[in-house]
Amino acid sequence: MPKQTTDGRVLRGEQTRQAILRRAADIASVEGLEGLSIGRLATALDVSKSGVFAHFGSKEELQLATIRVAAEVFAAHVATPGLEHPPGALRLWRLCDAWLDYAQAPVFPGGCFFCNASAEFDARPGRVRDALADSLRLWQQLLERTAADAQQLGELRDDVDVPQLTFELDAFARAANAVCLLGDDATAFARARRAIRARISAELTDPQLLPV
Amino acid sequence: MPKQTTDGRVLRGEQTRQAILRRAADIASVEGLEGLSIGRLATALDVSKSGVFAHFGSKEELQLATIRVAAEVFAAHVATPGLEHPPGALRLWRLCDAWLDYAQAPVFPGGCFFCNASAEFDARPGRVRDALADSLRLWQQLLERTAADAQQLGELRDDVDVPQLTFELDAFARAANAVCLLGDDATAFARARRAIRARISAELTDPQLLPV
DNA sequence: CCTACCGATCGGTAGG
DNA sequence: CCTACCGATCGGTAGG
Repeated sequence: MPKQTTDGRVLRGEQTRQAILRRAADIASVEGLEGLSIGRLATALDVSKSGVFAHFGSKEELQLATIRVAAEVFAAHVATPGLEHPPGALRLWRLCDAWLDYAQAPVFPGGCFFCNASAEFDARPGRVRDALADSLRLWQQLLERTAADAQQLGELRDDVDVPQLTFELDAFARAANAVCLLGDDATAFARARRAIRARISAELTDPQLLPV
Repeated sequence: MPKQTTDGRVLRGEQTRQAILRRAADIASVEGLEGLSIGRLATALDVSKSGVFAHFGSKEELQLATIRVAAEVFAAHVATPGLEHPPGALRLWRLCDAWLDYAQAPVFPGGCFFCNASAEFDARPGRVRDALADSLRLWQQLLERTAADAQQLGELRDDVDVPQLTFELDAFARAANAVCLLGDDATAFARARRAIRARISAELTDPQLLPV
């Protein structure tokens, strides 16, 4: 824990670090977490290579720190807005809808950061893969918890298989990101929204619970 | 068009080339098409770097040739077995099921080659991205044509939105590949199979058309 | 945070 | 197909 300085050097260092990582996440969403090189990142930020390197100590630490910042961006754009709604089926829909907004914007220039990095590292054991697997688990748990709450409130049928339902909702969202990016098909997000609404609606105890 | 030689040099050259590319596709499914380096590929095949390089002339040509071979492998494992069944709803199911078998095997050690390469290049303009976009289009057209045939035969309801249906089936398959690889969750393929069966079944004019 | 540097590896070439 | 080599860039280090 560094002592408080009067000239704000610690604070400035932290701001620089955050600026580096936000840019790193943008680059990685397009070029991949491995394609993200320290030299190119330094050039993009107009600082020296060692000026970037000194903040992290190794490329793997840079990759791990980039994942943490991307997770904060994801939380701010998807999880937090979703959780502003009260528990229930509508919150489940809003959460999925926020994910689609995040990917469609796109918040990261290469589309969903985690879709990209996960495909890159899912067959390469190591700390980067482990961190991405943790992120996936958190997202799945958020979706499942949200659906389970809606079920407990009586808004989703008792016989709904919650992990199966959330697997399917997540699948529609992922596919929209992938098809829109590679297929140059902007209708993919509309298809995903329609599919998610229909899938949730089919399990509602009261068909009026989702707004038009 | 090279003249026929008596010592089989042309034939042997072609076999070597195919062996290089099959290995290249395996490596790329794990390390990515950019992470696939000519030097590492040569070491893995126990030949010199220029021995590999001479077959392709540039890394981009190697990447494009690797995509073509991966497409042949995909066709042999998914499209061809699927098309052995007569047109109809059962063929649509068999095609999706063959895709899941291909990803689950896995035929490529890093899971579906195209899921991996597409995520890597979908935000990077160029010939590699174009080739992958063509592959996606072919797969979508195969799925849509198969579903449209089933509809024309009266096995799927007249009011089915075919591109919407096939978007959803494809989404389940992609998600199974991704979740199984990163989440270490073998149930993902079972979930995808259940989702695909249910989605097709919901649109059948005769509920008996899919076997148990 | 900088300059200057390290060995390793990259894609690609020359010449045979 | 090989050896030998090119300039560029990689991750990382030394010293300030």
